[in-house]
Amino acid sequence: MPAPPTIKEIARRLNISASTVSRALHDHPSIGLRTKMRVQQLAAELNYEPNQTAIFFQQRKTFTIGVILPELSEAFFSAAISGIEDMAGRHQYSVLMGQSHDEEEREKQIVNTMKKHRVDGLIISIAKNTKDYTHFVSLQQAGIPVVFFDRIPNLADIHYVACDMVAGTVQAVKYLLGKGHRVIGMINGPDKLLASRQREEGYIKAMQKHRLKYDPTLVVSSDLTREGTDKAMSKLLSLKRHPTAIVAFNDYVAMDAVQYAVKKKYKINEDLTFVSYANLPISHYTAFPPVASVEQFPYVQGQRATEALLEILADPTSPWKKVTLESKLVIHTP
Amino acid sequence: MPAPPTIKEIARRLNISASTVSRALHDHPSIGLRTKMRVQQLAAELNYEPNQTAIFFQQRKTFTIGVILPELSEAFFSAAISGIEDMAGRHQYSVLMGQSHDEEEREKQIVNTMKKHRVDGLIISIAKNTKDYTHFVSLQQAGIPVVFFDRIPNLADIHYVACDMVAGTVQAVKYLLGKGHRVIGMINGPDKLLASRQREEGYIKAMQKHRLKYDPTLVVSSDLTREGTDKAMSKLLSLKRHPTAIVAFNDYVAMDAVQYAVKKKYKINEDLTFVSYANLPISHYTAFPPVASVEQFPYVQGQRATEALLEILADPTSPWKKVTLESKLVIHTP
DNA sequence: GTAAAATACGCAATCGTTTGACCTCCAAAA
DNA sequence: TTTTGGAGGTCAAACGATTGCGTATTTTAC
Repeated sequence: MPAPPTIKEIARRLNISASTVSRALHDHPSIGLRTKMRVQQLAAELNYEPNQTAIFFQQRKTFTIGVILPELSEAFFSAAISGIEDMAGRHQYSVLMGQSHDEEEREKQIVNTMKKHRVDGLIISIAKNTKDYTHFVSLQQAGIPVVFFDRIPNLADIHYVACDMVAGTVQAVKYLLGKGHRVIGMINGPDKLLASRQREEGYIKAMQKHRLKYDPTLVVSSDLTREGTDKAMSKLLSLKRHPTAIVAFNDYVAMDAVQYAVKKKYKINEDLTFVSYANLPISHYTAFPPVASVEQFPYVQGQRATEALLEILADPTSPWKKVTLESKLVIHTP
Repeated sequence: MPAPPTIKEIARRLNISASTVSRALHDHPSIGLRTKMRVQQLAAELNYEPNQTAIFFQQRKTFTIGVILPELSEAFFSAAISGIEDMAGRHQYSVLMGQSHDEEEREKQIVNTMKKHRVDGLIISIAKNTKDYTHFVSLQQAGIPVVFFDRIPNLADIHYVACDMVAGTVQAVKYLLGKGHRVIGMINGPDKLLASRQREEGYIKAMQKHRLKYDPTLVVSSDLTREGTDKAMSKLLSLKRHPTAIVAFNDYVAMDAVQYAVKKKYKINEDLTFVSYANLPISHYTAFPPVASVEQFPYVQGQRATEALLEILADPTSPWKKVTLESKLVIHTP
């Protein structure tokens, strides 16, 4: 492990000053052609590579963006990361990763690490348990821009990229109505989630557009565990006007619900039709895949978030970015 | 964005030297208690945070490990990353991410970026298309240790962590033999993959242990596309001694194979039983999940790779780490 | 032939922190 | 009274690259 060659070393060997070497390597106009050549050749010979850590330090810029997500192994987030990394790489930025495991403490710790690393900016999807936002405020004070992503805090002045579930839900319900279903159930997620509220809003909107009255008993909520979903299903199926179609909060819920229905001897796609929200790339391999699902484009969201951040970095005076992608119903041709 | 406070600033305000401040903050014994207190208090007040970029530069160490994987959004790799990030975080290391998309060019480019970033070490799963290993050699020359992971190059002196498929395959075949199957097919992957060769080896081994003769026509290979798998299935099912059980290269192949068999009116789990290798956390939601699958523990592999790398960083003279995890058959209770 | 302008380069400071090598008291030992 | 010596600091260099400014040498213009 011989010490890597530095500009100084090149300067010494060529009997010129370090500044000349630096400028020569940058093709600065004030350096003569001869010298440029000599420098560049020697640099190539020595396999010279600029020490980025020195440059980062000197330029006060790291060309690194931090990404903090709840769980790297979840399909939704890993697709998002992929989008982030691709877009960042395309602009010569690197990506520093952290996962909060949905814990506030860990999230704060990662924010701190990222701050110390002097990342140029951050993309964050906040942890479920995070109630206190002071760590985000501290980032703002430090002048580090943050683009929130998917799970966004309830604050006014922030940049964010998210996916609006309303449109997709409207399409989903309309689709079912078009197929003749008149009693449509919904298994929603926890009420406090924005995502849940949007789903319900979409549901109501679609009903209203079709001049059907909104029956609140048809919208039940699950805590997203298998048991929660089973309970939700039992509630729905025991209604006197019981649904012939169900919109499930996500693919996991849908799969659990399907299994429950099967156990109860319902014929899927005859007695009971399912529509879901896409989390899993392969839900169509399942026994009874939903007939359609609302796609959230995590990869694209990741890209957009990165784009937004890069724009902010390029122009720090840029106004608050509030990017909303529309979810979209994808019909699964069998 | 007021310039963040520095050691110099603290020194100036307290009318002491920067070195004293530095030592005070590090609890150096040669600084008096009074001064230490004053420094630490002011530091807290000003919200002082050491500039890591300066420290990285000065210490020639970044406490960052680079991770290069083919595809961040694949379940196997995203689970691995999760393990890597967890283990790294536990040791105050950060993780710089890159995905090669299985392209040699991109891989080289990322290696270069990582080198410039002066990551302390790397964890790499090489791209499918990579034939030329010079970029890895250059890392070695630069004194940056690399732990290869899962997809390891065919080189002698390297560190690696991988999962041996032999043991799991032996178990899988034995399991099927135990269930009374005597004609067991295998849909393998491309021959050049180590993973394929290990599967075949396991298959043969299990047969030999049961004193059954190895019939090579029962082992066919797929290029892992749907069409490839269909062809493989057709080959297997048209044999005169046709198999009652099939070991599939992975869950995707298994799912395709199952769909093919269903189309051909085979009764899954009666006429034909499947065992697979786990890529997908949720394959048991599918219509006909494999009765068992060989688990590769990507999360654990990620952890192990990180552990290995950290040990190497702590002791650069450490010998070549060659960690092999054993795959293991997991039986799916229906 | 001389002034002005262009060309090609060197000097030195700077970024923030760390660290080995001094320095300066003051008290206790000789 | 002169040493020692420890406690508590200070100084300055170093890490590697960048950059504003100054300057020597050459070229051009008149």
